Amino acid sequence: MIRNQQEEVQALQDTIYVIGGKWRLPIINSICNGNKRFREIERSIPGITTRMLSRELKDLEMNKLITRTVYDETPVLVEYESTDYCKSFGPVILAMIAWGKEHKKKITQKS
Amino acid sequence: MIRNQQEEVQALQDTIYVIGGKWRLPIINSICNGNKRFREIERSIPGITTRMLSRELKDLEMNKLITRTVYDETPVLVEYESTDYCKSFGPVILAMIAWGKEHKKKITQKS
DNA sequence: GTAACCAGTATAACAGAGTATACCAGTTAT
DNA sequence: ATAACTGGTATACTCTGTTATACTGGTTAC
Repeated sequence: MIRNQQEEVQALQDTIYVIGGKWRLPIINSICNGNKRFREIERSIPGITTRMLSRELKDLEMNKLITRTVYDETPVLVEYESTDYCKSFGPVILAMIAWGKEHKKKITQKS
Repeated sequence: MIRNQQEEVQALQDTIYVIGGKWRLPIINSICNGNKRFREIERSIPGITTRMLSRELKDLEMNKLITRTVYDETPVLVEYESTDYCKSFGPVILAMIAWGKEHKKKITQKS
C-alpha cells in the first residue's frame, strides 16, 4: 500500500506551507468576502499589523492565490482580489472549517 | 453573504494549529501507513529528530489523533496507532495532497 | 495648516518552532 | 563485555514567524 509516499508528503507540506501560519487563512477569508483595499482588509482582521498583512499579501500574490492591481488614479488605488485558483481551494477550506468545529467539540469533551 | 465568519476563521485556525508545522502531517502519514514503533516512525521520516518526534507525538495524542499504548512486557513495548478520528481527516489530507501537487505545477510554470 | 486618510516600509525586539548533540535505563545479540 | 537496539529526556542553540512602534509621501477634508 506504499504508493508515492515521499511525493505525497512533499505535496502535503507544500500545501501547509502555503496556507499555514496565523494570518493566511483569515486574509484569504477576508478577501473572498469582498474586501479589496489594504486598510479595509486590515480593519476586517482584528489584531493583525500592517507589517504582517503586507508580508502575507506578497506571499499570497507570489503563490497566485490573490492578484494585486494598481490603478494609477490620482490617489493611488490598490485592489486585492482572490483568483479562481484561490477559489479552487474552497472545498479544502470548507472541509477544514467543518473539521475544526468538530475537533473543538471533541477536545473539550470531558474525558 | 457574511455568515458566522468569526467562528469559521476560528475553526480554520484550530485545524491549521492541529496539523500545522513541519512534521505533523509526515508523522500522521507514517502512522497511517502502518508504522507503530517509535524508532520505526523515526526512521521512516528523514530528517526528524527524536526530540521533535517525541513532542509531536504527545501533541497528536492530546488531540486524539493517535493513541499510545504501552505493553508492559519485559522489553517495554510502545505502540502508536491512528484513531478513527484521524482517519476522518483523510478526505482533507487527500484534497491537500492533490492541491499541493497542482500548486507545484502552477508555481513552477514560466510566467 | 493641520488632521486624517491611503498604501505601505523600517527597525528592533520577542517567542516559539525547529536543530544539534549528548545522554539515560533497560534489553538483546555476539 | 561490548555493541547495538529500545523509548525516549536534557541542554543549548538557531532561526523565523510575529509583535510593537514609528515613520514616509502623497491626497483629501475642515
